[in-house]
Amino acid sequence: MPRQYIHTAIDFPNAAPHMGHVMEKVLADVMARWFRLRGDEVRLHVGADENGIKIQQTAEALGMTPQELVDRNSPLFEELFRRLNISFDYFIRTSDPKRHWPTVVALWNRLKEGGFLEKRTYAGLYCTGCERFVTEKDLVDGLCPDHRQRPEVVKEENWFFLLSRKQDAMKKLLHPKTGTYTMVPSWRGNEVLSFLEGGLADVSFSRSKETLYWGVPVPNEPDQVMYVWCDNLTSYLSSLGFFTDHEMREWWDDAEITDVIGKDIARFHAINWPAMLQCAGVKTPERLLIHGFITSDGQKMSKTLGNVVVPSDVLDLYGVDPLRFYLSHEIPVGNDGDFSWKRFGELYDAKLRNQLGNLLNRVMVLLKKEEIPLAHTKHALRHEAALRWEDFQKAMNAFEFHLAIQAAFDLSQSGNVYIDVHKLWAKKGQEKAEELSALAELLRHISLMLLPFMPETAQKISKQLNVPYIHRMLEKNFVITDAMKEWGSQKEWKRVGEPEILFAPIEK
RNA sequence: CGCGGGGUGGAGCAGCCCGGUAGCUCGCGAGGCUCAUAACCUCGAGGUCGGAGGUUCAAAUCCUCCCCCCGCAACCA
Repeated sequence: MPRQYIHTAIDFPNAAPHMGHVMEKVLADVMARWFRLRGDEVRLHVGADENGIKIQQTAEALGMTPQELVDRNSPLFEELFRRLNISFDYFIRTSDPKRHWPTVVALWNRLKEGGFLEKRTYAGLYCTGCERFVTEKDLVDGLCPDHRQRPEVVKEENWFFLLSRKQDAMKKLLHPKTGTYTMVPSWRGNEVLSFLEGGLADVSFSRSKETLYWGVPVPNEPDQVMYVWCDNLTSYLSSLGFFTDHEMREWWDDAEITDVIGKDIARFHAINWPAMLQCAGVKTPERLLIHGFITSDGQKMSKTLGNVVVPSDVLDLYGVDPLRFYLSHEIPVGNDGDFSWKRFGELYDAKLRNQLGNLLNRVMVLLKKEEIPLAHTKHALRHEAALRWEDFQKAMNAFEFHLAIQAAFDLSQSGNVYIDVHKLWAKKGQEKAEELSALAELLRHISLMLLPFMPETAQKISKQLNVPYIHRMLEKNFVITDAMKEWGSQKEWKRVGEPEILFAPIEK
């Protein structure tokens, strides 16, 4: 049985979670659920990136300690992900000195022993007002915008990771044809590849404690703290307890590894991370799934524009599955996407209510009115179902999730057309029983396809239909077997349950 | 300057890799149905597929150049 280790980027908890965080987790979860449903063994990890200067500063501005800040914010992420039914197995926090730090320290030592770390002088612009290093980009007319003073050039001793040595190895690893680390979608990978052509520079791996105190201490160097990319990326190992006595090594060494991350950090995950792993003698991941960014009504979400969409507002109004549906259906993997309340409402009505919900309801009511028992036959619709299963699986395995969910909705469209064309409400006796049973069977297939995307909805549909495996559907070891995909395979399925409105109209 | 993405009927998007009746959702018009969450179904109006060249029997789809929008541009998560 294939083993899959999927992890998302870990989130930066200096503020509350936003829609971009949600999209990434839903994407990873759809993937994880699909792998489980096809029979793979899966672990999904998420987490919070709690160290760094920004956390330090945000905390200071709020008059609290960094620990207090992350203890307040990280649970917001974890709670939101639970509410979204993200089926994660572990939530790693990088301020956790027991779980995270030992792995990071061990990795550091390996890199150092391998000769991949080197102490150098780092020269940077330092603003005494901010008490931190600033970049050219932060400056306005060469001055710090906050303190209106010219930053001074300050030099300090830092550790550097000799990434430049790994240029050829990374080219080989990421080669679209012969490399073992695949970037999905491939056009996102092109950006990384062209960057790689430009040559790699060594990267700063530590800062002086005066600059950065909130982070993992460098072993045996009390005045140095690890810099973000050393500590952050390693969370993917520490969440498995790597290099400790409780490591779950099989989930790395004997697993297919997928990183689910955003386009902004693709480079670090495609290059820095595997380079670090190779230097430390650890296997590199198999797949990098790169998603785009999400806008709000076509514009970048920003507080000044006042167009920030708070995920919990959407959940409060529409519930979990409509949001999962929107993100999966509207935004092809890799593309930038847009969140629009208008579009959301339209889609909710057109697809979820009118197409899917209404189909279920009309079939259920027709069956229930006369208490018609199910009579499974080889029906004309079974070809349609078989074709859509092919589309569905092909799309799912290629991570073209928006096409897969479309296959499920194509089936419900076919169901609605069939009822109309054949005027099923006017049929009588055995014929009516057989025709309506076919529609129920169609809905059973639809519900299975929806399982990775809208688990609760899939279960609700199946519950109304009263399919035999209903109680196992949401369990992690539930597998969609070939038999389940076969038309009329559920011989012991004789009666449907009670009709219920699947998606109610929403008052706006 | 460079790199990546985008420019398709009123709106939002898919199709482009593997050329061959331009598709989807919403909106609009007409008709049908009445089992259903005023839901469903059918038909229709509406596009010189950013511009100009080129390849081809044939280009939204391949090649070249140009214009416009967005992001990145190296340590910033």
